Amino acid sequence: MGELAADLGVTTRTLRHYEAEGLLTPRRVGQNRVYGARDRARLRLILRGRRFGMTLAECREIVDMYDGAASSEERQLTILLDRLDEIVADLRHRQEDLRRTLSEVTDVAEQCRARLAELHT
Amino acid sequence: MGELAADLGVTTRTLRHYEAEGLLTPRRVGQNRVYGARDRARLRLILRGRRFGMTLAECREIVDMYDGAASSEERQLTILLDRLDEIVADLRHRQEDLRRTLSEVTDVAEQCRARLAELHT
DNA sequence: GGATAACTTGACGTTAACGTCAACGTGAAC
DNA sequence: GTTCACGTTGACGTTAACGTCAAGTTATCC
Repeated sequence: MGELAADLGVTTRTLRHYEAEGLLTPRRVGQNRVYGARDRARLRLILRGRRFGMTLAECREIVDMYDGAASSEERQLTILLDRLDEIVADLRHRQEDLRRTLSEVTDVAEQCRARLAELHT
Repeated sequence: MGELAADLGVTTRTLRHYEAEGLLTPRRVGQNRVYGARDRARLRLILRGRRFGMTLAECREIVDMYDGAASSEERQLTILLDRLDEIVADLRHRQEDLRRTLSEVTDVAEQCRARLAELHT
């Protein structure tokens, strides 16, 4: 039941959309969907990624890598690792952008507080 | 000239779009746009915000606050400050989401490296 | 055994953030 | 003096990520 998955604050439509995009692959009992632990975990990762601007395509790429990392083929692992390093670099960049913005916003808030304190002297 | 502003890696269309949305307000010389230091600064802030998932509306709200923070009306300042604190909380949340994701991805990368090292023994 | 509630597929609608194309103006260059 | 590169407005197109019906199926409750 997608209802239970709506515990995570999404609609059933979202679940079907993610399934259509290949992000989730629930089992079927009859024709109803059943979400196992794996899908629930993937969903949490996806939603977390979405909150700081990752696209569904990026989310899918990352969650799929969690599966491929257990591979045994050297060639595959090397390619995967290169891509992972790119993703890490990208995430670090975003982290820095976020950090700067947060820093500036807290500065503005501080100026407001100072201004208010001044008005009360 | 929007050309100069395309130094920041955006198209002129983007600039006009931001202007239409009230994010930028370039002066006009004749009917041509001229972007001053203020607009350039705002643009950088906007683009930075966009990189970690802020919408244009959120960007506008924040950059507009930079202007309002110099206000002298206590009532205004109080409202502004409350909103700023909400924004700070939101940004911290995103920061935490990003941090967790980054942490997990680097973990996967480490597993890959370990796996590769093992294949070379 | 009929209503209700939750599931399904299918299809079209919506919003944000631009892309793209048409038609026109304009100063500089040759 | 016309070609060209860059500017303008206006309008329609596009993509992502869902929302929102419509119409039908199944399990359950009373």
